[in-house]
Amino acid sequence: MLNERKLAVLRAVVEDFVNTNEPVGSRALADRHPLGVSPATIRNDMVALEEDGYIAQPHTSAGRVPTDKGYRLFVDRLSSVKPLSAAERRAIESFLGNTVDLDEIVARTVRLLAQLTRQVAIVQYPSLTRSSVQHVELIPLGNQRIMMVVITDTGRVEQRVIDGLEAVSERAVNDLRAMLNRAIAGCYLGDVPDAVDDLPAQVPPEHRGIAVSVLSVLLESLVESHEEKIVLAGTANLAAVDFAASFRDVLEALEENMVLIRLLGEAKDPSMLTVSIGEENFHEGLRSTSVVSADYGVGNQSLAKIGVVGPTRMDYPGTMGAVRAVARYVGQILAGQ
Amino acid sequence: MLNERKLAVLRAVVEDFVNTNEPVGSRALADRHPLGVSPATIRNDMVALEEDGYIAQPHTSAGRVPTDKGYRLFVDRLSSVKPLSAAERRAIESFLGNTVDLDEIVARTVRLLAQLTRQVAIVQYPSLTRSSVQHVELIPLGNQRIMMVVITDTGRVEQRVIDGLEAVSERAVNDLRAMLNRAIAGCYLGDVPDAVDDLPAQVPPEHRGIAVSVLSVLLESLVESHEEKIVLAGTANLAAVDFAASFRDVLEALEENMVLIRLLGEAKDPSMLTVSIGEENFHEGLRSTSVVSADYGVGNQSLAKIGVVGPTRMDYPGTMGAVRAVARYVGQILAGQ
DNA sequence: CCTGGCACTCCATGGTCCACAGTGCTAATT
DNA sequence: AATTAGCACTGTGGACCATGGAGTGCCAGG
Repeated sequence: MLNERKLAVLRAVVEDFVNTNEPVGSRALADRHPLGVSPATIRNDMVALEEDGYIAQPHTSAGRVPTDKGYRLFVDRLSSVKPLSAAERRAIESFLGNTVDLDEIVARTVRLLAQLTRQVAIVQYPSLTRSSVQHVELIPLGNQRIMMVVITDTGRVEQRVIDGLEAVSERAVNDLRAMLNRAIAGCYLGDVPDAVDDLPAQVPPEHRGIAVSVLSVLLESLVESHEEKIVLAGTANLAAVDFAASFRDVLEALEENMVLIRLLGEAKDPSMLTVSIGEENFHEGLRSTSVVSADYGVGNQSLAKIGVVGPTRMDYPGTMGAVRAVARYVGQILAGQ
Repeated sequence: MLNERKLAVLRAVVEDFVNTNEPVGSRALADRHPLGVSPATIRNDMVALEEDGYIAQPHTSAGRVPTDKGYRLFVDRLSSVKPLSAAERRAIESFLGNTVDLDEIVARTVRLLAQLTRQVAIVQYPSLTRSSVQHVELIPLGNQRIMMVVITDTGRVEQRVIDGLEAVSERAVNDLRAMLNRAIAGCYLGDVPDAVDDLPAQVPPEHRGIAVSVLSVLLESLVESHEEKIVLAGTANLAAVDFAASFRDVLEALEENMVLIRLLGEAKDPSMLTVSIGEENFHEGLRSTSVVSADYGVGNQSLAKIGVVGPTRMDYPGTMGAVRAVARYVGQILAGQ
């Protein structure tokens, strides 16, 4: 069905439309691309492409516009990730170079990515699984409540409040804290569940209830905190785009943390670039956007994801290049710690 | 100059314009408000109001629109803060009721405020001055770096990385940590500087350099962290408004944390509602917005600020009511801890 | 299979016109 | 002196229309 030239035409349509944001016609195509055939031939190819659903006309006597299916084919088979320019690579280095604080790294990364792509950037905090416990602190808050703070060796801090406890003495908390630290300090987070398995048995019966509550919150926080924290930047870049959907919907979707998490979570191939185009997105408000996401991590251990949200008519090769480059660089920085 | 009736006319103009977003004419005013005079008289008043700069015409033969100066007068003398409806108060309670975790409180507060006002809400994390130190943790990270984590009794956690140190032994860090905790555990943050004053003298000379570095970062973090953290919600509500300024500018301004901090910082009367209207705002991009902000705190100690950003043509009484109510409620919740 | 030619379609642009909302002014009224 | 009715005047926005142009689909010839 789709011979070489038709694919070339599709590629040209996508590229031109991304550039100009206007339906592209056969003449313009023949002029700007070395297809070696006349507009009439291109027209014939376009009819075929349209029949197969890769492009569409806004109305008769307008040029063609790629459909989601067209973008999909373009991304899968017609384009390659575009390496960054030297200037862009310098920008990454000067932006992220010698940053140490985790919050700072994440904050800068997300701004950098937004700036490079001129779109909305999303960065997820690195997962905790690879970290080990440095210290657990228990803080009695009064009112039968305790705050638990877990500090990891990578410098991330998790805090949780445990409440609905029976009255609890200062002494009991101290004992429990000491015991807890003895049990799990130095532990990888993944190993914590095993490490605390027999703790309740060591606690004097009158405090066992508290110990159990604390432990259950601890375990729960280890699970949840994986993907909890997400940062966003560059929403102002949305203003430049005109969406099919009201762009209020887009903003609303981006304000929902759960949506963002799921958005990044959709990435199928770990350690690969994933692109989700238009209607492929699960969320109503994002049906006229595309999401480019990638894993980042240390070695081949994936820690979390980063991504970019933009209009379906985005510069896929360039965006993918930026996302990949930033992901790699962040991985390096985290590894250097 | 401005007799009672002219003020009433101004008030009516503001109210109608806020409702309809269309220039309001003399006839419409006479119809909808019990001013007791004819449109012609209102016209005369309007001329006076226009001469004094309180209202303006987009063009001849259009109705009048309030100027920033007009809104200012309206806010200062012609309106009163509107108490929330019972439903709204219930909403606040069910939204914030029995929330314990500080992050959770702040996150919910900002969403609540955005929802109540249908505008962009800003909430600043409570200042640390009133808190006391629960525990200080020092974590050697390797590479001559140490992470410091300060846990306060209100459950807030501050972390900082100290680097550029000479090589440092595990042992030395342990000693320093113990010493530090002995010195400042239980201290109010405001008292920390005094409490650590003579610490370096107690440290063995070979580790004094490290101790000094750690202390200086500690002191610095106490100063900075006051106003550092700010949360935003409801940007999607901006989409419904049409700004004079491109609303990309507004979004851009709101992405700058420093701008937000300064925006809230402008509040002059502590423990009072502050309104900054249009051109009064220091930031370019926010010249067509207004900011309503308030302190919140426990007792009469102000801890931080919350605020709302919206178009100059906002419902000031309603917005002010919401901001004040939420500020008070958050104060209560924090006090209950 | 490609291409030039041609008739056709639809949109975007710009012009004209008109109704409307609202004004400012004047003269009359209270 | 303040208010009001009446009236002429004026931008704006919408409706309507004509026009040019971009782009198509199709056909017939190479």
